[in-house]
Amino acid sequence: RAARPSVLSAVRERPFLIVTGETGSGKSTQLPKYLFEAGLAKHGAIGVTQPRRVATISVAQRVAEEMGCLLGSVVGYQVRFDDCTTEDTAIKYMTDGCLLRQILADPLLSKYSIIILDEAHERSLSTDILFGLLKKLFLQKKPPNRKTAMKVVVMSATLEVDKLSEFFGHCSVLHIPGRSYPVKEIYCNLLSPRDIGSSAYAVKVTLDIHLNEPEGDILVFLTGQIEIERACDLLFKKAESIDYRYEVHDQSVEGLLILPLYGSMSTDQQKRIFLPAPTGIRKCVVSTNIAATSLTIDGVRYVVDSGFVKQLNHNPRVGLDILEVVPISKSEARQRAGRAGRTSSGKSYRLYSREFWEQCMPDHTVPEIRRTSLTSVILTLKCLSVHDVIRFPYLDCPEERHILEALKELYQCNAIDRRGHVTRLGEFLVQFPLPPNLTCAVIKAASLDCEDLLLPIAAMLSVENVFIRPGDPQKQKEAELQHQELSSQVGGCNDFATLLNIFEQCKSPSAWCQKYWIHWRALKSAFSVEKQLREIISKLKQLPDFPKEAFEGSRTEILRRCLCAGYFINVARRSAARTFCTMDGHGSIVYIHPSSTLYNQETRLEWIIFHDVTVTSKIYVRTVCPVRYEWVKDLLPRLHQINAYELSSVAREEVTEEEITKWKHKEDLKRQYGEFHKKMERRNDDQSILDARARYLERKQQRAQGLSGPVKEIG
DNA sequence: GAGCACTGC
Repeated sequence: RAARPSVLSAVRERPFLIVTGETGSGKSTQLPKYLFEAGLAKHGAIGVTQPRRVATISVAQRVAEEMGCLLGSVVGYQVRFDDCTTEDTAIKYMTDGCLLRQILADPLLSKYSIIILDEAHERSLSTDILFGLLKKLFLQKKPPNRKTAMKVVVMSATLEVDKLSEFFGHCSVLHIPGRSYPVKEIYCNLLSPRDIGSSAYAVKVTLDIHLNEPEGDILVFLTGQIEIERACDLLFKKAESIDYRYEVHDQSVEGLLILPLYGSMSTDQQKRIFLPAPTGIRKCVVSTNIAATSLTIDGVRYVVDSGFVKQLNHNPRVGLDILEVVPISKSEARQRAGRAGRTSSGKSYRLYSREFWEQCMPDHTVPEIRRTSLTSVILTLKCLSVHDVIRFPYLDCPEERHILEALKELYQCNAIDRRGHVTRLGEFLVQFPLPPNLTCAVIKAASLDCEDLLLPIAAMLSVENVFIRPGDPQKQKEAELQHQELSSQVGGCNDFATLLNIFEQCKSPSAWCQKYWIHWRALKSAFSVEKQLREIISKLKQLPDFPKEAFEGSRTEILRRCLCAGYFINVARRSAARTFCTMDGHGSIVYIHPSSTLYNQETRLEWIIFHDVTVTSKIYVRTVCPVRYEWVKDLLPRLHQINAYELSSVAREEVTEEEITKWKHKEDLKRQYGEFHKKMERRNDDQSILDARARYLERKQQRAQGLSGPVKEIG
C-alpha cells in the first residue's frame, strides 16, 4: 500500500515499469486494483497474465472478493476452455498463452490499456515471446485506433532485474517489500558424492528433522515418481519403528504422516496434502517440482532439497527431446527454500555441499525458449509479420540452430515458402493449439471431409498418456492385456487407430475405463480438446479457399494417408531385424517402443511413421503406424529440398530471388568445406545421446540396487 | 521387453 503513489506515477510517466517483490507481497492482487482505482482502465482493460491456469483463476477470485464484485463482471479471467469475462471486464486475469492467442486475432491489443506480465522470473515460453512482442508494439508508432499508448508492467521476483530493465529501455524498477520469513540454509555433510540428492539420503535427513526439530511440516523435493515412492516406502518403514517415548525431543510431535505428491496423481489424491495433520502428527510431503510453484502447502517449516530436477531438453541437431536429471539453479534452490518461510521462519536442508552449490549449480535456470523445439513459436511470430525471426528482440536469444530447425520443419510441412513467408496453409495451422505437423494431418482429413478420424487422435495425442500402468506386476500384466485388446479391436497394427478406438468407445467414467485401465481424467481432457479443435476446423471449413479433395478408400486407409500428410517428417524405413532408420536427414537408428502394438512385429514392416521419440536405453519411437512407400514417396523429397541456411538468410532480411541464387552458390562452397565440420558436429551430438544413455543406465542400476546405499541408521 | 519433471494454447 505504501508503494501505491510511486507505482501510479511510474506507470503514468513511462511506457514500461518493472515491479519486483517476493511472493507474499501481494503485488499480483493489489497492483492491478490500484491502477484500476486510479482510472487507468478508462480507455481499455487491464490485462494481467499468469503462467498457470489455477493461479489465474484463484487470483481473479481473490481480487473480485476484495473489490466486492461478482467474478466475471469488473474482475474476470480467461483460460483455455473457460472464459469468465464480459464486455465490462476491466481487470482481466489470463494465462500468458491466452494473451498470445489474442495477439494473433488483434495484434495491437486494442482492447487493453495496460498489460501486466506477472511471474516474469519463471520465463515461460509464452511470457518470453510476449516480452518481445510488447517491446515491438511500443516501438511502432501509436496506431490511430488506440486512444492512449500501451503501458506494460512486468512483475517478477527479485531476479535478473538489470537485464530486464535494460531490455525495456532502462525502465524504472520498483521494489515492493514482501512479508516472507527468514529461512536458514543448511548444507549437508555428505558421506560420499553418490549421496548428493539421493532418495536414501533425503530419508535420513528427513528423519533427523523429525526427531530433532520442533513442530512444523516437512517438504521434500525429489525428481520423479519412482524416487518419491521409494523414499516414501523407506520413510514409512523407518518411521514406524521409532519409539517416540525415548526418541522425540519435542514432545508435541509423536508421529509422521507421509504423503507423496506428483503430477500424474489423481486430483483427489493430491488434495490430501492440503489437509492439516492431526494434532501431534507431523506432515511430510515428498514431492516433485510441482510443489515449487504450482501447489502451495501451508505450514511447511522444513524443506529438504535434493538439488536436482528432471528437465526436458531439445537437441536440434538430432531433432530429439531428452528428459534429463540435472542440478537445479541457485535461484531455483532459493525458490524451494522459500517454501519453508511462508508462515514462520524455517530451515532448508540442502542434500549437497557448499562446493557443489558453487561449482555445479548455475545461477539461473536456462529459460524454456533456449531448451525447447520452436516450431510453433516461429510460426506464430511469422503470422504476426515478424519476418526476421532471428533478430526478433528476444530477452534471451534461442540458439540459431534451434531457429533453423524450426524453419526447416515449417518449410517441410508447407507452412512457409522458400522465402520464409507464411503460406495460406501456415495461416490455417497457426489457429490450432497443436504442433504444426499434427495439424497438417488434421487439415488433410478435413479437406477429405473426414476430420472425425483425426480430431480425436490429435486430441488424444495432446493430453497426458491415457494408458494406466500400475506398479504391481500382476496388475501390470492385466492392464497390458486389456490395452492389447483395445488395439486388436481395430486390427492391431496401428497405435493411432487404437487411440481413436478408445476415444469413440468411452463416453463416461464408467466401469469401461476401469476394465480397460484407461485414465479417465486424461480422456476427459481429450474430449474438451477435441471439442475446441472441432470448433476451429468448422470455422476454417467455411472459408472459400479451404482445400477440398476427394479420395476413395477404406476408413483405415484414409486414416493412414491423412497421418502421412502430417507425419512424413517422422518416417522411418526398416534397416535391420528390429531397427528402423529415419529419413529426416539425421538418419537416426530407432527402435519401436515396447508399449506399441507393433512391438515384436518389426519384421513384418518396412515403412513406418511415428508420433514421437524417447531416448532411454535406446532411441524409441512411440505411437507408430505402418505406411506404404507410395504414400510417402512424393512427400519425401521435401525433406531434403532445402538447406536450412537458405531459409535463415531469408529470415534475416527480405531478399530477391537473385540473391537467393547467389547465396545458394556460396552455400554449395561452404558445404564442400563444411563437410568435415559437419561430421564432427554430428559426432558430438551422437556423443550427447550416448552420454544421456549412459546416465540413464547408471540411474537404472542405482535403482536396481535399491536402497542398499549408505543410509545412516537413526538412533 | 519399457519409464513419464512441469506448464500452456
